[in-house]
Amino acid sequence: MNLKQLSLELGLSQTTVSRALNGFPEVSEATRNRVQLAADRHQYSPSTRAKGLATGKALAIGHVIPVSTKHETMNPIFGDFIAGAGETYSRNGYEMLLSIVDDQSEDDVYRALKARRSVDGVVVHGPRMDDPRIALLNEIGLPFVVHGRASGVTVPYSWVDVNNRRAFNRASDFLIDLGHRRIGLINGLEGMDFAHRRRNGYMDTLTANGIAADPALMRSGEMTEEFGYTSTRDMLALRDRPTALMTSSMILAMGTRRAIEEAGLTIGRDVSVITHDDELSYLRNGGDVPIFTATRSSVRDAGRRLAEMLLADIANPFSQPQTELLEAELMVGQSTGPAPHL
Amino acid sequence: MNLKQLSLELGLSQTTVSRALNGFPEVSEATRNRVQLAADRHQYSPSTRAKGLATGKALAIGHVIPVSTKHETMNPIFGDFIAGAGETYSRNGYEMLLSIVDDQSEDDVYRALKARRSVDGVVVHGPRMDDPRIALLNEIGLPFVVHGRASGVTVPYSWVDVNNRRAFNRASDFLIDLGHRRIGLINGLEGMDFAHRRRNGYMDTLTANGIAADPALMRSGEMTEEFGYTSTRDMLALRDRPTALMTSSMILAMGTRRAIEEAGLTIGRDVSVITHDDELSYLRNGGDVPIFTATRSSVRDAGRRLAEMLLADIANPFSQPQTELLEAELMVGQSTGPAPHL
DNA sequence: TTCATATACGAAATCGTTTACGTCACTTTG
DNA sequence: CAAAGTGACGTAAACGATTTCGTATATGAA
Repeated sequence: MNLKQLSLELGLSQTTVSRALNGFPEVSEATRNRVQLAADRHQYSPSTRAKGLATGKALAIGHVIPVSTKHETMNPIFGDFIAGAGETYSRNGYEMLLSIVDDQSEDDVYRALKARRSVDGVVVHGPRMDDPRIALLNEIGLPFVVHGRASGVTVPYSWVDVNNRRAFNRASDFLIDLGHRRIGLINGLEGMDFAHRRRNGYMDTLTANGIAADPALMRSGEMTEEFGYTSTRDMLALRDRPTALMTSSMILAMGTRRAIEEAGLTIGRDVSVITHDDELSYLRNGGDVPIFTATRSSVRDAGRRLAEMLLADIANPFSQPQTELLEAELMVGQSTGPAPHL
Repeated sequence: MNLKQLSLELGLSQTTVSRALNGFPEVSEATRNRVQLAADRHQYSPSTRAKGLATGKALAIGHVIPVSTKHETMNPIFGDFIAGAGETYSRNGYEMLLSIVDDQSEDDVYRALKARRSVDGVVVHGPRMDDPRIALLNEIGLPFVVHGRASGVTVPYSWVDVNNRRAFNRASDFLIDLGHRRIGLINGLEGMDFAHRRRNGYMDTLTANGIAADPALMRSGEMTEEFGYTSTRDMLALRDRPTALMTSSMILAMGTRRAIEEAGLTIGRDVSVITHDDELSYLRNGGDVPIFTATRSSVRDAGRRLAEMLLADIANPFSQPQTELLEAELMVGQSTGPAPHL
């Protein structure tokens, strides 16, 4: 059923039917009801393509997900993030377009999205330091919001981020208060902005407490269970092994736990662990007392907030860039305890 | 840059330019080159919306992701699955449309996708037994392929599935050969088709070996780490505790490992574990010797295959439903060993 | 009565493509 | 040499909405 057929059946013009359905004032309540009823009965909804063509808007938001060509690793937070964003989109009549792309050809994808006019805006995932995509998107004039920030980029842009530095500040502080001096960091890939900020938070706090950062206790890589495992295993094999570890994700923490237990040590007693927890739905750090002590911030909420921000940006093209910094809460769980005397 | 402007600049009609770019024969090679060059120079690509309107195709595939309203759980395999599918789509000039939807209103989403003509076909995720969506999609005439199958549905339809029954047959057999008689099953939600098939595979093999299935050793629920943990913990607390466990996902297996270790037992010695492994990129069951003995099948491959199948279906509307059954390989790892003498 | 003003509706242009028909100048063929 | 192709390109009508102007009728004021 399309507009023409519907208007023919109602004995009205397409104009009137369109106006009735879109809530324009110049149509009587009587006919509006009549039209609405007929539309419902025939399950009419306007063709997205035609509507988009006529209005010049795509009514869609693009998400460009980079997948590292080397490891083909898909960021596990992604599912929950778009679950949050998706809610907001459908509530506002927008669709979500997904592009999975290896990080080589990412530029082309943004250009293509713009050229084909298939989206009204995009979400930038996994920003790196000095990320070139921000300049690119500004240049081609495609509205966007970044999930995270890009240190080194000086032009203003919209973003939603967790206060990573503060989170890792507090986590380090917490461990130091418990008496730990040898604290390891298992972090995301060097070059990812969040990893950089977390490291800064960690190192600053160490320095502020008179602890020299030891390169042997700092690892960064793809955030897989295996990387958590090998990193922890190697650190525990050191002569002067860490008594505490901080990891950048629950998945890493799983690997950390495996290595700790394999070494015959007990988590929370021999080795304390604090992880960042994105509150992934299938990895709840659950129960009354969380398993892991964690800096917690819901990535699904972030998705929701970011989507709202982007839609607002699009609705009002002359707005200033918006930003939102989400604070992570420190949840004390079973994985931390006073530093052991080695 | 649009077609009109481009043709104006070239001194040609829109028709000729369009034909040149779409590879029609009735245009000379000389002009075709000239057009192509100009198009590249201006980074022209046709508007998806206009193209879709003119051709009657959407050039997009919809993925409707159900999120259970109760637990808001996002299936973790989803990211890797669409990574596989996405490759195929972009290689064929298709876009991927995502709808996150609570399982209440899923019907409406399919109807809306059809009514608004925003996609040429859809992928059905997470089929349940007697899944009503298959009948619905047939009724409204939207091409689709199911990721998995729906027992109880008698009409033919296209699907790509892992041979779940066979996989769990073999896994059970393997454990029984090792001398295990008390074998637990920690499975996905009752009602999910894959869970049903896996349970059948498990039970049949037990029965065939003269082992009575014990309800106390069979659990099903959302496949979270926590569910794996609590299920294992409870089973290990039984007087007659299992010596082996089978889990339906790596995430569940993580929880299982936690419970086993918390109980002071050793995995692979006191309790054997076999899990199904979807080869998620961030959860590689890695190394030379896999950590977990596992029935392995790449969900990313499944995504690729399914996307190809769907595109083929769409290209040839009168084709018979296609099906593909992927076999899982049994990888022997460190988590299994001979049954202990209790 | 007459003119201005709402009120409720319609005709037709528009968005950017594709594509069914023409058209026109050259071969080719019988 | 006329008829029939063929090669290369153009005109204009779709596709399914929105939206800019109109227009006819009813209402109120002068």
